[in-house]
Amino acid sequence: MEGYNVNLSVRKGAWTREEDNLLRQCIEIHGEGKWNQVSYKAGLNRCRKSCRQRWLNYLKPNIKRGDFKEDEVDLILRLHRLLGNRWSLIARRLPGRTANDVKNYWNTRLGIDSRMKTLKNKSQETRKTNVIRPQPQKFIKSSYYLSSKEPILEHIQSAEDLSTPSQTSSSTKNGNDWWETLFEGEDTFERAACPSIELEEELFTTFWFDDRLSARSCANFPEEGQSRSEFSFSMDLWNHSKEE
DNA sequence: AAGCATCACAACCGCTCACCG
DNA sequence: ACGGTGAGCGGTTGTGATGCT
Repeated sequence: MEGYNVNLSVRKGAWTREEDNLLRQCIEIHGEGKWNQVSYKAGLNRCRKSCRQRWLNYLKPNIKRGDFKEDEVDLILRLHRLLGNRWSLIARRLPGRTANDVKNYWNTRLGIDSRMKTLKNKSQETRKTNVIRPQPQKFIKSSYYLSSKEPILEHIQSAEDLSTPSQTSSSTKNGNDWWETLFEGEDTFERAACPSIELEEELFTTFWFDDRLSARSCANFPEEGQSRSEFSFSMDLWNHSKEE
């Protein structure tokens, strides 16, 4: 990797132990973020992207290394079917795994498997696998879902729940599955064109609503220790499906 | 043992978006 | 409204490790 180093002004290629230590120490002192300053503060001759990536993919505490377990692989497959190549979103549902890990795992193993299956299935003219994308919704200001600070669900489904969607234990609102009532009634909001819904779509509806509805990501699942209100989703992905 | 092919993964790069003045 | 900057994401590449002939 040393030969990789072409640009004399900024170091590239594999990180050394010393560099790792410098970066770790710097972030312990100053915290994450401000990546453009990290390099200078740590005394590293690396670009901000390199620093950020090294920290997020390798040095950050609690990063899980080693082979993916069966349930993790199952979850990746399910989420990929729903989200496509949105590795960061998928990785958020896999504690200790990074987007890069998931992406690499998919590209080196799962991707090949699924391509093989796709080729096999094509000859049998199987049904097209649609990436399920939620549809645009119109919220009115008085909507319960927007005005309430309380989360809609009593809890977020665990990874185990996600791996067995048909058995998910959903909390209810007024005795009904919340997603069934979510789209009912104009006093709440109007539902735009409703596509055929596959079973896994319930995963998409297992969201906490940020009162601002401003996050760019489709679904930012709250992490451990994060409050439910910090979870957010936006209409970006919704709109995206319309453009296609 | 040597050479080649393939795999796994760390790292780079380009692009997009949010934010701010 | 617009341009500059920072941050994040996904695609791609480079390289060491491993397996195979």
